Amino acid sequence: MSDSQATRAALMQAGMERFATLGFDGATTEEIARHAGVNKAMISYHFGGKDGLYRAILEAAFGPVVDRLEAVAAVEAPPEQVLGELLEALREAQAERPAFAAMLLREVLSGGRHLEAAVLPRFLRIFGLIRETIDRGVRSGAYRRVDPLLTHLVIVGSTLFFLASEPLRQRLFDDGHLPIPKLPTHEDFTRHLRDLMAHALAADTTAAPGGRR
Amino acid sequence: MSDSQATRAALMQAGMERFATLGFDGATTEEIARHAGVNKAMISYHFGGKDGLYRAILEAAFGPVVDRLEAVAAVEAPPEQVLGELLEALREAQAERPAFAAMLLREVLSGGRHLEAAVLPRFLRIFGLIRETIDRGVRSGAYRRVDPLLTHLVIVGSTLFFLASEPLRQRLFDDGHLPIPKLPTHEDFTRHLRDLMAHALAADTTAAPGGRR
DNA sequence: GTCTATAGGCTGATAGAC
DNA sequence: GTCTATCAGCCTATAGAC
Repeated sequence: MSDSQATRAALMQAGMERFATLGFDGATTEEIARHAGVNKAMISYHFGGKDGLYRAILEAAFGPVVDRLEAVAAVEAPPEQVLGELLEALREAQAERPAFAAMLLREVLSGGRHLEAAVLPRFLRIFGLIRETIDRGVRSGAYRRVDPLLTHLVIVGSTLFFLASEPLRQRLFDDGHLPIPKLPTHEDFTRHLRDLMAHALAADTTAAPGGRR
Repeated sequence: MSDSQATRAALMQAGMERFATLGFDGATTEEIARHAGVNKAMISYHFGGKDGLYRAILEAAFGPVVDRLEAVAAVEAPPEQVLGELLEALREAQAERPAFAAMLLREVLSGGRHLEAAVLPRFLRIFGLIRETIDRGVRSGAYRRVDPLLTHLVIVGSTLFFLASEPLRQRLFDDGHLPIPKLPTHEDFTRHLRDLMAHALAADTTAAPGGRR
């Protein structure tokens, strides 16, 4: 790797961590450069400024994840299995980039202000693919008749929340505020969510109140 | 109401909206004052500065909600009913203050940096009360044996995500990115989540894989 | 209590040397 | 490509008039 690429990579990695923790406005270029071990003028040189760095990070973080999810969803398989693999892909994305979920959540919170119209559709695939998988399961009869939009919001919302709340959970755990012997891992959560959803979505014969559509 | 109290109230309301949308660092005192229709020097006069305003808003927003949740949880009733009423209280909190969920989520994302040690335990009750209700349901046999911590994270995490993602959902809906005739309301979501959880937690006779503790 | 004017600090960006 | 030095703009806070 050339020095130039190493500089770019260091800035993106440091920027991702700072942006996730402090938000776009809270993170400073000086701090990002210091964490990256390079001069802060390099941000303008390589990315055209703080905004450019942020956008480059978003693209690098979300692009590969969307590709992977897209590939998983394209496989012909039962919806339960596809859904499980989609969640697994999200878990892997977080394992590779610990700032993934926090940045995604911050973008959602800000109403997608940093996302250009050209990037938005691609960004939305992360949510859309999960929604479509639920929808497929409902239409095929594998799941009971639930609202796919609301159901996918529960799945993806709780997953992002779990992943992004890890720093706080760690702090609470260290301070003894949590009455548990050890913190749950990402894998624990994903397994638990799959278990809950298997029960929640199981097509049953009893007449349930049902969704609203 | 005196003029002084009116000024304080206007600043807190405007500040809550701006802090929720832009975050603490993204919102400026000038902008908050302008939205409130008062002079920005009033922020220092009434709250001792931007930080003081933020803390006052957090206290005013979360305090009453915690009290209400505490009262709901204190009632002797079946866990399913208590859980439903807790979710209902969260929905009402959001209806009264549209910035509630976003501010709470931003605090979680930042690892609780703005929360002093004295405020933290109270803040945590929002999560703790839901966790304890699940726990009670599991121990009484009303729910099947699931991990209360992981389960409550699904419930409270997806609820906060739904509430806080409404601005983005509205934007997507307006731009035609969502394939639905109308946006789901908070009530739609809460009803849906209760339905999902009723199925997910129902004590059943079949031998399920079960949780991990 | 409220407003105007301004001070002071910090931040992002860049010119220019190497 | 990288670094140093510096600048201009913005933001918070506040002194002082009313």
